[in-house]
Amino acid sequence: MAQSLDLSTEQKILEAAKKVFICKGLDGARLDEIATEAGINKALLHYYFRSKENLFETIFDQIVEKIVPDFTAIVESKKPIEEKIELFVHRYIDFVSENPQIPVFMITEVNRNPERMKVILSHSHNFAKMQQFAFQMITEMQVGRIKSFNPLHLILNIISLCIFPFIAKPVIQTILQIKDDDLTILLQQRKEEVSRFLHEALRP
Amino acid sequence: MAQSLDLSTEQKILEAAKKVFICKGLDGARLDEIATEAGINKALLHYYFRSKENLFETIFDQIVEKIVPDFTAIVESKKPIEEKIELFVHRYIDFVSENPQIPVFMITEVNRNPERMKVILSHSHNFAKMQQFAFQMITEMQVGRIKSFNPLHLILNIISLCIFPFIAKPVIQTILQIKDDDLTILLQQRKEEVSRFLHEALRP
DNA sequence: TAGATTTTTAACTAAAAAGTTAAATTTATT
DNA sequence: AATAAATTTAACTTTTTAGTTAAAAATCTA
Repeated sequence: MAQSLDLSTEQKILEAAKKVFICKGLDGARLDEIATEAGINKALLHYYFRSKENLFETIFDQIVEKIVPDFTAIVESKKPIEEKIELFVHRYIDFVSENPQIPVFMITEVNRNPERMKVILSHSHNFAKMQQFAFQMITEMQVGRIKSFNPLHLILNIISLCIFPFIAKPVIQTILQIKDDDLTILLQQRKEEVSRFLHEALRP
Repeated sequence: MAQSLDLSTEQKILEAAKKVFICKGLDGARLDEIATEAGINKALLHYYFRSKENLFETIFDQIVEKIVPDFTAIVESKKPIEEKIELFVHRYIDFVSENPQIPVFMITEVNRNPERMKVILSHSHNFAKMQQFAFQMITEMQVGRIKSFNPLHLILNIISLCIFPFIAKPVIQTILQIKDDDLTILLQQRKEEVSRFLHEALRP
């Protein structure tokens, strides 16, 4: 009967926990709030997951899965590096648009407890892809198709341009004094803006 | 006798509180830890600041002062925009190098309670400077001295490139599998890398 | 329907932390 | 020395929260 554990309840708990943990962080989250959010009670929460830490780690690992993007499709295509970068920028900004709280969550929790990052090491598959990505950069730099840069810094630049404005959203919103919808539009524009910016920087 | 309040004790408390709050966040910080860190006890802490929230706000406002950079010297010089950008990049990366935990702290706390950002609005002086900065950008774009970009996005890009890699430090460290000192060197290199990158992107 | 599983109810405990206080002690001031 | 201010000590209360439990009720399953 182990298999027929009602997954929909476990799923409800996980969804609720994800929502609350992402919003309040590990320290700020309350088990009662998670239970209420899931439409159940604390006793049942204890019945499924033994502890807060246990529940958190389950959530955290799930989120890591999502934030390390799947490079495969992009890297394995035969496109020139500039097109791949543009594709990556579009995909990644789409991802953070749809999951705007995830980057802040990751940064906060990893900073508070860097040990958690060890999970990410199991994703060696993606790091291999990233290296392929870097190799192609170097090759095209040598051939003169794009400007020469340290590929490590180039990758940092690309990711910085994609993610940071979403992380700093409340700060930007206050400084620019604009409303939520307008900021969303501004951030959406970044798919084109960042693509063009990178294109200009890389032109030989 | 109100004036002769021993400021050095108040200062010790503020220093300790800054350290603990930056490291643990508002939720994670413990008053006992702050007291111990300051070399005093909780009762004295209560004698100087009435509550945790009170102490936190004092610290938070102090930190906001630091993170909004003083544009005056840079903006008011008669240099071309590219030199000003380079100057800004160097100064800002130096700042985050010396205060590596501040960006994460700000982002975490502002995200958890966006109301806090209202303090920043008192810094209208710097926003005026930023607008001057943007105007000069536009002027030089029109004259064709630098490539045309939406100045809002250009400013976002500059700040993203400066700050993000410092924010994502533990993630980068894990992924690249390098030790602390080497990462510090890598991040220091960014003063030159980011400057050059922006220079290439802006060349007409 | 009988038995197993899931879920609720309604407590409870234990621990941690913030906030408070009064009295004693030390230190500075005059 | 006398007074005022700063600081410590050592307790205390209150609040919050995680974790636990037992028994009843509801639901599912064979």
